[in-house]
Amino acid sequence: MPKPPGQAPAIRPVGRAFFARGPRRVARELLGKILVRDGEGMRLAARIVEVEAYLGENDPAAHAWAGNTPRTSVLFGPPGFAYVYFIYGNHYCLNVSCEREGKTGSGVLFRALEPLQGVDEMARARGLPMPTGGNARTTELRKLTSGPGRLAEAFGITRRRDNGCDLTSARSGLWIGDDGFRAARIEITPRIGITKAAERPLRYILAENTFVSGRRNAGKKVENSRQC
DNA sequence: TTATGGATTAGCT
DNA sequence: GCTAATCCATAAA
Repeated sequence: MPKPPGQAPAIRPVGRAFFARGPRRVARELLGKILVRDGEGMRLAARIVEVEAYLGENDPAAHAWAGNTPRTSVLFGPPGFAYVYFIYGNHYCLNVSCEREGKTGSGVLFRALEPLQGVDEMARARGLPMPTGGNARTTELRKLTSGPGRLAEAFGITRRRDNGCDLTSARSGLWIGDDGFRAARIEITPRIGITKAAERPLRYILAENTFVSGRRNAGKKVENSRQC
C-alpha cells in the first residue's frame, strides 16, 4: 500500500495513566485521539469525534449499574481495556474502561469517528460501496463510522474478538493513539438513545465536526469549553 | 427454563 | 417519524 502524500504524524499509544481518571475527564480528552486497528498488513485509523461517559454503579444508564457481572467485568477491571457489548440483536459497541481497578466500573462509549486510513477496508466491512472522490465523499465517509454500531462494524469489532483487549498497547490488534491533534472546541450535550438518566450532560463532541452521529438530541448544547 | 428489553440501524411512510 | 430485525445477558420462576 502506498504511503499517503505528505507527512502523516506518528501515532503514539495513549498510556494507562490517561484512562486511570474519571470517565468525564477521559471522555473529554479522548476527543481528537485516534482509534487504530492493525491486522494482516493493513491499518485502519479514525479520529475520535464523539464519545459518552458512563459513570458506573451510580449511573442508572450504565451497564455497570447492576454491579460486577460476567458481562461487565471488564469495566470493573484496570483502566484502558475494551468493553464490547452486543445490542438490539444486531450491533456491537465499544467502550474503554476508566479509573483504577476496584473503583466504580465506569467507562467511555465510542459513538463516532472520522475515517483517516483504510477507508476501503471500512467500506467493505460495512457492506457499502467504496467511497469516491468529489463532493459526495464526505457523505459516504459519514456512513462508515458515524454511530456506535457503525464504527464497530467498520473496525470489525466483536465481543469475542475484542472484549478485554488492552487499548493502550500498539501490540494489541486494537488500540488508541495520539498524533498531536488538539481539539479546538468541545461541546457537551445529553447522551443519546438511553431511557434512564437521559438528561445528564455526558456526551462530548468535537464542535463543528461533520462526522458526529445523531440528529436527535444533538442540537441541545449544554456547554462550550476551551479547557480540559 | 422462560421472558424481557436494550448505550442501534436501515428502510419505509 | 416509525418500526422491524435479531441476540444475549439478566431476572424471574
